[in-house]
Amino acid sequence: MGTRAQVEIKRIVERLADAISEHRLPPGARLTEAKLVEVLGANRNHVRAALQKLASEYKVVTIVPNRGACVAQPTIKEAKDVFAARGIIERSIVELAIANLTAKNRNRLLKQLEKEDGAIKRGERQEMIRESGNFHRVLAQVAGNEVLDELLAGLITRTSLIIALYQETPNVQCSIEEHQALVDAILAGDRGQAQYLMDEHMATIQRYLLLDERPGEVDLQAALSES
Amino acid sequence: MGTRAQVEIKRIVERLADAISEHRLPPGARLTEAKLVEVLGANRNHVRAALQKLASEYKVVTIVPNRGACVAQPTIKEAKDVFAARGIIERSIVELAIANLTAKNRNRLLKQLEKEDGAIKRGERQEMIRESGNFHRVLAQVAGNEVLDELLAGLITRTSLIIALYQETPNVQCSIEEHQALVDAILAGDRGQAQYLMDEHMATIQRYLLLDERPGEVDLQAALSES
DNA sequence: GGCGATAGAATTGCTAACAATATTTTTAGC
DNA sequence: GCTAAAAATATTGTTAGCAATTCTATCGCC
Repeated sequence: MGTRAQVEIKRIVERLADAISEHRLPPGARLTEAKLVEVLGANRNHVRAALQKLASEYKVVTIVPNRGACVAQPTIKEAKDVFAARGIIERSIVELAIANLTAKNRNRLLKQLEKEDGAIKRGERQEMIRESGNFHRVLAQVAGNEVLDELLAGLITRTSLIIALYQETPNVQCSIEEHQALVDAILAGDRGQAQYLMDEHMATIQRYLLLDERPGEVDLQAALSES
Repeated sequence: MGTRAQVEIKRIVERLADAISEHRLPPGARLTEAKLVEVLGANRNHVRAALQKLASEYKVVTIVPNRGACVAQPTIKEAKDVFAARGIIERSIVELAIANLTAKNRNRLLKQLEKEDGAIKRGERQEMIRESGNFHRVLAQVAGNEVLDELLAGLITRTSLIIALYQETPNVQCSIEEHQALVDAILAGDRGQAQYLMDEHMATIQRYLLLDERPGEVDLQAALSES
């Protein structure tokens, strides 16, 4: 496909993915092609291609034939699988990052922490969400494995959507303190501690989620039979 | 997108991915839209969409604007990253598979081994390649994490392409003996041994690859200056 | 008044024709 | 005979319009 279209589709994908990640587009929100064309100032074909990609690659959009697209509502099983997969990748990224520490990489990590800190101090909620996600991307880039970085990028987006869907309190996703401690352990080269902190970090995020029961797909008969 | 188109695109993607995995389409092979339309009996739009997907999602196709698509030729860095990522995921899948062992799952693993064995005895080269890849998919399904399964599926396809590009001797990708030993360890619930065998299995595959120098991007001047 | 059917509107899905770009072949000039 | 420009061909990229489907609102009937 033409380089122009490619770039345009990527733009739309990122706009939508960001909006979903930052909880501006809630799970279940309808994504009408015509509306997106209007809002994004884009070609309908490009919008369609972007929606396809968000559905088949990132899984943050659901497309029902002849009925259009909407922001996905992952099942609890899927949510758990995503977190498990992400945990596995994050864990190995920590290990690689420690093995791959250079002066430049140390700097990148510290700079990222500063960015997050700045966002918090300024009270910019959406910037906070974005930067706390970026932290994990930076870590992946420090690790130096582009494939893992890409896989993680997808899982982070999915994670954000899951948080929007299942969080019990409207809190932010990652705490800066945990990121700080993690960087300390990485810079100190303490692999065991760093991996422990990452595991805990992932567990903390999940702890604030309601992944025990299943709200969707309720059995109406059972739910109403005793009313 | 319509369910019909979706299915059709998937069909084309799978046909092409299989052909690449099984080394019927060599790295660098041109994929002309018109030819594919003719050979696959498909609509050009569907072919285009499939090529897009193979390029952006699976990374086994390279699309040059206004020049069309061809089978990708991953760099050595990319090849190494893919193997590293796959190793990490395979390792964790082994662990999950052991934790998730049921009678049904035991059966699936044994059945898969039989299939591979049958293919070898029958001497069907392409079936051998396919089934030895399927082994890893079955293992992932036994592990029960669909997200990991999907991530692995992509990495297996990419691995196959890398093997086609960098193998020094035209051998098959996985040895049935190693699969056999791996299943034994898993069925015995021996996590340490199973993970060790999986690590070794991945290392064995890489050992037959030429990932030390870099053939692509040759410096013509240097190469020919003394001739 | 509630339920179901039918017509209209909105939305998505598909296709085919046209435009832009790259590659190959031909032709003219040296 | 070789080089380089120019036409011809082949291939990809883009768009607009039509077709199919679903949703919504109105109307008739029980």
